Amino acid sequence: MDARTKFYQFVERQGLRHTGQREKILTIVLATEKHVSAQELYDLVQKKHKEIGYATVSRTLKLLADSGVCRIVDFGDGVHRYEHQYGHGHHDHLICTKCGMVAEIYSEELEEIQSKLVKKHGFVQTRHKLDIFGLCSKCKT
Amino acid sequence: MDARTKFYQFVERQGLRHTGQREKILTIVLATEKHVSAQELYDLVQKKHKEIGYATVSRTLKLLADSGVCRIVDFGDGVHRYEHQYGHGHHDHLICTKCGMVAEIYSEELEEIQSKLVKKHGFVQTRHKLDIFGLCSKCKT
DNA sequence: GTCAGATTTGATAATGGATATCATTATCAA
DNA sequence: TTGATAATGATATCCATTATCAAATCTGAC
Ligand SMILES: [Mn+2]
Ligand SMILES: [Mn+2]
Ligand SMILES: [Zn+2]
Ligand SMILES: [Zn+2]
Repeated sequence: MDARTKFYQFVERQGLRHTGQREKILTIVLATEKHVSAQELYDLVQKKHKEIGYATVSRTLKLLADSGVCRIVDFGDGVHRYEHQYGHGHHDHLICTKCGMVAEIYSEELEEIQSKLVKKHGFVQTRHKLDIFGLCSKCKT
Repeated sequence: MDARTKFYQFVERQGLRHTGQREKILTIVLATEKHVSAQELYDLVQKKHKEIGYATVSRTLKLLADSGVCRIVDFGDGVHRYEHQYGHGHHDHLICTKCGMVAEIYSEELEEIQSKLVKKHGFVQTRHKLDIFGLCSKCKT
């Protein structure tokens, strides 16, 4: 199912409404291959749609996260960032602390070991988050 | 080197001063085997030392983190938590989203796979953070 | 021990991102 | 078309963290 369908199915299921603002914001979110904060997305939205307010952007991002179209990413700098999941499977992040570059990483082996650890402790896992901080190849010299 | 020595060596190296408040706060931090927020630690400190203010607790926690005696732990709920490193090696966290219970996990295998991944991407790692959220054995039924 | 200069403290104000409020506008089933 | 209700946008509020600043404390030099 594509991201748009997923979002509107969620909206309908929750008794919410299809609005021009949600449509426009969703379009911009899906076109953005970055980890954006509400403010950054608001700035992007403003370029095309001057009439859309910050609060609506913020609320729509929350809705996108609740619907599963977006994921909240928190690198611990006090800002919530969002990334859409369309065409992206689960992944973790490598973050360069100098230039801010973010690389997406995935390892089946890693996921399996995590699952084993969780089971060993009698937990049922719902989600996990691995952030690795360091210097990217350009910044490390 | 014990935690106290480590802290005071840091304090001296930075040209900072040895004060009663820092001493008292450090003692309470070292006696606390939890992941405490500034507010929670302030409450603990208040029980013994009514005269110590919140700002001092907050500042001292930052200092403890800078000195390496404590580590900042952020479970994404908008509050910084701190844990002292005395007698604890590196570890990651399993967090029960129902009761808030936190289990500490460690796997050499996991760490090695992470290192490999980081190298593959040309990064130099400085730190990492793995948080696994789910339900603990008591809450999962 | 005393002193001067610098740091620290505690109360409180400021900050900033997220969320709540509320009057107005838009959506949508009937 | 219309009434009920949700959504919007401007702004206020929240809340954890950080900054401010006068008073208190620390520390090395004497
Ligand atoms: Mn990502
Ligand atoms: Mn821990
Ligand atoms: Zn970099
Ligand atoms: Zn639990």
